[in-house]
Amino acid sequence: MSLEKESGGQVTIRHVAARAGVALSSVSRTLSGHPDVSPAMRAKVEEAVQALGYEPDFLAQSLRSGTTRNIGFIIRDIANPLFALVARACEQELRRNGYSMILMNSDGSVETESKNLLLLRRRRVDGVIASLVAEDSPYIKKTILSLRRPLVLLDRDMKDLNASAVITDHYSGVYEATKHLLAKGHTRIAFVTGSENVYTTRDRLRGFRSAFADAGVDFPDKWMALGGFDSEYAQVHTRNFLVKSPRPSAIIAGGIGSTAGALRALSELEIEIGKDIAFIALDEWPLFDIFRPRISSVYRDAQAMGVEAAHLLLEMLNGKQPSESVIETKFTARASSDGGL
Amino acid sequence: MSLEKESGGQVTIRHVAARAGVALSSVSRTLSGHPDVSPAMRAKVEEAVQALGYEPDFLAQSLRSGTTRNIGFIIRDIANPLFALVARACEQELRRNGYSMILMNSDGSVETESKNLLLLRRRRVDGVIASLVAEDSPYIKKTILSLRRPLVLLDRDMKDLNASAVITDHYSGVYEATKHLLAKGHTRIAFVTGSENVYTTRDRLRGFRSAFADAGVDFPDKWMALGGFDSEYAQVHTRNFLVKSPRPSAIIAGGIGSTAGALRALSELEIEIGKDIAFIALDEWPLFDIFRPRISSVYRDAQAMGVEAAHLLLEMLNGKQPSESVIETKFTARASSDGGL
DNA sequence: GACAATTCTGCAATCGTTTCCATTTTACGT
DNA sequence: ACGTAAAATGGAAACGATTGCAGAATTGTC
Repeated sequence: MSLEKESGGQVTIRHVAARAGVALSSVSRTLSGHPDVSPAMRAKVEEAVQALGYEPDFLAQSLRSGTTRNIGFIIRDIANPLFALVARACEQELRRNGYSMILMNSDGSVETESKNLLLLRRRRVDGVIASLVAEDSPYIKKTILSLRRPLVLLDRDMKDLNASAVITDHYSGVYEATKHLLAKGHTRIAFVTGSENVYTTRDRLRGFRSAFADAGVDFPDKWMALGGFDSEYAQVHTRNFLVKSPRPSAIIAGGIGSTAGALRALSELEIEIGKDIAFIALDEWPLFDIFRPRISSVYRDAQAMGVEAAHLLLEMLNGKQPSESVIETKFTARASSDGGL
Repeated sequence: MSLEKESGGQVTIRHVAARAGVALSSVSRTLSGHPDVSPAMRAKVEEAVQALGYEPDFLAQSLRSGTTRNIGFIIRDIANPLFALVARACEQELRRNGYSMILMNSDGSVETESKNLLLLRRRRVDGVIASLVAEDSPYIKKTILSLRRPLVLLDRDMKDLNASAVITDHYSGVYEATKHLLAKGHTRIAFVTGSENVYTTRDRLRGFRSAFADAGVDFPDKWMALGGFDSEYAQVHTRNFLVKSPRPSAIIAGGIGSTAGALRALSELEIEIGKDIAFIALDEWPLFDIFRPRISSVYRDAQAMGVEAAHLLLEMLNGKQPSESVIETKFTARASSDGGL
């Protein structure tokens, strides 16, 4: 009776024990399915639990067990539709397995990202899933090494990290896309995307280069803009390419943000896609299926990425060794790049 | 020395105390800025903290203090770009104030939503921000009442909850949009959106009705489809409206999902927006600015919603009473609805 | 130099669990 | 009926921090 008033409303295992007239430890054992519990004990405890509406406190359990069943999820920007799809699938999958997701945006900043990682460590998350801003920051690398928790990287390739990774086969998709453009007679192909300090860009670029090499066409160094995944960067640089002469006859935009920026620049200059210029997007926007003209794309299944990331993490949490999972890409030619030169 | 090995790698306040040769409590006081700490003590402790790389454990602090600095964020679907913008802004704002965000999708299910809320309670979050699936579920209402934590609702109107809310003034925007269509001579206006068990729909509908009443035009009951915010629902019902005769001369799609579905149906039937039919979207998709034809819309600032939600919650956490914050809407006529009948 | 006031320090309890260990009770074979 | 093993229970020590309280060290004052 007095117990119930004391502890500020929280019903604890003490109250249950008091009400059932048994020891704390017996309640705990009953609830956690310990074999040595008599039916009588079980009945008493269950009655008390019901009556008091007791629910174990996750916090206390975490402190005691050393495991929080919390997973940190760090991405550049949840408003990026691709990341949002990954996050959704990932959260659902983790939830099904009894884990919750702590979401953090790194806002494109290595410093924020690092702070986030440190905070997650202090919060004792059981694992982390992250799409890092950059692979080449020694600062981040140091932070990650100090994490000492299972880590799954999204589309990143870093050595000596003992991390799992969901890796996209950008190479194939971009190779096909580029080959397609070259076959149509394009040689002045602009490529607007983020910087080479992430695997994503490097693998795409590899596909791009290969296609040029295989076709025996000179690589268009001057039409590379590899500075940032944000749409502003893409918009500015696409515009720059377009106002000079000669201008590219085709554009490949790498990533959600870059595609938005490039499309804005084209729209702004009233250059008609599929007619005045060919356009291919790497990664699809949700409404691409109703855009007119239809935009050629290199597609990858973001949901699958999320599910895979969750699985890889769950496996590591079960003691398995880190591993990699590869996501396919698929190039689809549509009206935006279908016309010849 | 031996201490450092014991506790499984974790550096605790014990290690710091041992290394500095002082009591646990002194370390704690030093770190939490208690006034009664001598410079000598401070120096010793700081040295030890540096040397061992000690960081206080959030979990233990939470258990002791009763506050986790964790906020639960529940929405239907993070892949909805509007929610994603809200979530991003909200997370950033919470992070700036020392809180982390636990993200949960309710997948459009009252049951999942309820489970999520209960889990958040067990996780002892300090507060919750939620866009509920439905306002009329007694089940959810009961769950919420049992939460006993500050709550901010996103665009929901529920009584007796003692919750703050970020409320959108849909009425004005939709009223203007409808007036605009009526002025162009449209009377057969279809309205495709989610169900009336959320404030969002009700307030939009109120604007819609008002505009008809003020214009003295009969309300088009037969072209109302108020069944779901998902794109599939909107696609099916938009299609149904369009294949019958007479068909609506204008469509208003309420929400991100509904807009996608309606646009898909139109695209499918090759009905040209702005020419064959007028179209207005409530809420904007990120790429709307480059869609052709330009789509008329009722816009609201999703980022502001996120920031406001965070602020309202932080205020409640500081002991203030629940309050409401209103977000404006703005109707902009564009090519999709500009032509006359 | 003695005593009071002030500043520091450390012990121990606490937050809500789980689990080891010791003790009691039960069951069973002979 | 007795001994022993197994099952059931309770007590207490963790997990890693904070904090009230009491006592120790320092300082000041006359």
